[in-house]
Amino acid sequence: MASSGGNMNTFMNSFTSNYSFSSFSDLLSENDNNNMRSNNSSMNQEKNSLNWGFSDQRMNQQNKDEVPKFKSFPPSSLPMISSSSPASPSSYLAFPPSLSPSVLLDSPVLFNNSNQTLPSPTTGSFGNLNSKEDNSRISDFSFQSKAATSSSMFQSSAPRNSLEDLMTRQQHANQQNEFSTVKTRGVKSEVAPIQSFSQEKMQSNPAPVHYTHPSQYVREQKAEDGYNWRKYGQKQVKGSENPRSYYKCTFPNCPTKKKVERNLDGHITEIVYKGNHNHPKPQSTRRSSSQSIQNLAYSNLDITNQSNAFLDNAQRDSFAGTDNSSASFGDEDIDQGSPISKSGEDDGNEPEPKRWKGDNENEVISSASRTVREPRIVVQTTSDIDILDDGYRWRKYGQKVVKGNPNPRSYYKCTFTGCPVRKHVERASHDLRAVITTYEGKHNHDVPAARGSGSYAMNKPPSGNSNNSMPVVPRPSMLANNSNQGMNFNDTFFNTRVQTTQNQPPITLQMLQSSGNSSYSGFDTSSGSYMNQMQPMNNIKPISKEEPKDDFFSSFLN
DNA sequence: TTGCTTTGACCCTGA
DNA sequence: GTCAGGGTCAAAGCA
Repeated sequence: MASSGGNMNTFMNSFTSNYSFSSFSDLLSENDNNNMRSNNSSMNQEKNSLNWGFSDQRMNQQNKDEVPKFKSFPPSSLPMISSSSPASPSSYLAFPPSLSPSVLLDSPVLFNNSNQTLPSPTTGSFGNLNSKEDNSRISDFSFQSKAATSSSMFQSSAPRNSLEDLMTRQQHANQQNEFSTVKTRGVKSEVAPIQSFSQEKMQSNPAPVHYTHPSQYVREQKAEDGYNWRKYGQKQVKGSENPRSYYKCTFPNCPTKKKVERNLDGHITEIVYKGNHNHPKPQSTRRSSSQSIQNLAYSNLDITNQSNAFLDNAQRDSFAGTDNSSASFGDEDIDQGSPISKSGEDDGNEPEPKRWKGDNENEVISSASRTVREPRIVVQTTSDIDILDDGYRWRKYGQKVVKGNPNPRSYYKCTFTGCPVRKHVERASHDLRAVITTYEGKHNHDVPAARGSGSYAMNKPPSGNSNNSMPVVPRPSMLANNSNQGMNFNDTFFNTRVQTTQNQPPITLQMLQSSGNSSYSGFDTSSGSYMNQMQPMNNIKPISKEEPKDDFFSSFLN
């Protein structure tokens, strides 16, 4: 570990000496910036598998001959450019031409195992492996081997700067020249909100890309997640000056929809996903689809298409940081507070995420801040009723900071009538990336069916398992994460879940993914195996043990 | 011709 | 029952 740490320091020193990063939002903004420019140059990127899906301004300068002509990306309303924000100390983020945040976000390297291709957080899209050549190269994707050496250093029990991790890993990978087989898409990151508010960096960009027409921005953005969306409506929502656009997935019979709210400048202020894609990413003529990669990944994991849909949800869930947590990237690596309060009250401009009426189980809300001073991303689940994580509907009924953990503990109860089950969720005090979910009681009912959606049901464990058995839906990460040596990008954002008092443990992606990185979980799971984390309850130190026995529950439950 | 966006009208739901 | 607001439809237009 020591030597690994040394390696990391070496990497970081080397890295940061050349590139400065100060916040993840900067990273993302650069991603956005890059992607915006890269959209138009995607064809070039298609030809150049090493382009990583961006054209950095530095690259532009260095390779002016290859600089895409941006005339088709007319100016003015490009969100990120219009900032009048004061330059923040973190404004100057530069990426080497070989380092793209989109890669950081999308590359399977960022997931537990480099040869696993897990979908990206918000929409289920997979990383940017281009299928044809890359399919064959997946096995050549050798970062894992190096990562295996270095991964231990990422597993420090102490919370580390996730960006630093990413940078380090990326740098490591670059040094190893092992990402060359991974090609990012020439489109925007699928984490849509990420792209919408990184203004500071854009402002400092000497070669800004402008959109003159919002619709062009929309057009570019529609492919951000790899799925094809058809806009079917736009509405001016009362009480908000921001128009809301409605999109459907164009895949036949795919129920997935999303609504995107933008401010007048075209910034995305909110994205709400509804439903699951019941199909792989479509093949695209513009870029080779990740579908084959996706299929390959699923195939390797022996995962059915059914779990594909699950994964869609699960990975959203993961990215959202289940259990009413939020993944927020601003000056803080992790948003510890209430997602609503954090996302909605930060500067008064940030809209409070809303729930897509009537279908909260499948929605993912991405609230992109318009804030200039501290751009942040919040991708979160619903707050009041959260059924994303384990299939049950939960209603938040309280929150409390308990002794020994400065992080608030979010209390939920199952909304099923007469069901006594409760759970509380909190981030581990010693590792903010770990989320501890403690269950109390047993469900006396089946997993509730989704409202108006059949897709959700298949994401749920069979009803018969609601009480005493683990869900049996094959969870990709469960199968995939068989190593504690892989890259654990997920652990940067995703929760670790430790069930403690109930026999019906929710097996979450986070949990599974983090199972390979026990130190992130904050629990003494010496092995990274899934089963070790799913060991019988009595083998796990009950979290509730830490909880002072007070009348807190009773104060809520009457 | 195809696929997409635009946009006004209609429908649904909840207060 | 009425109304307001959000969500959806579908015709028209555009590229």
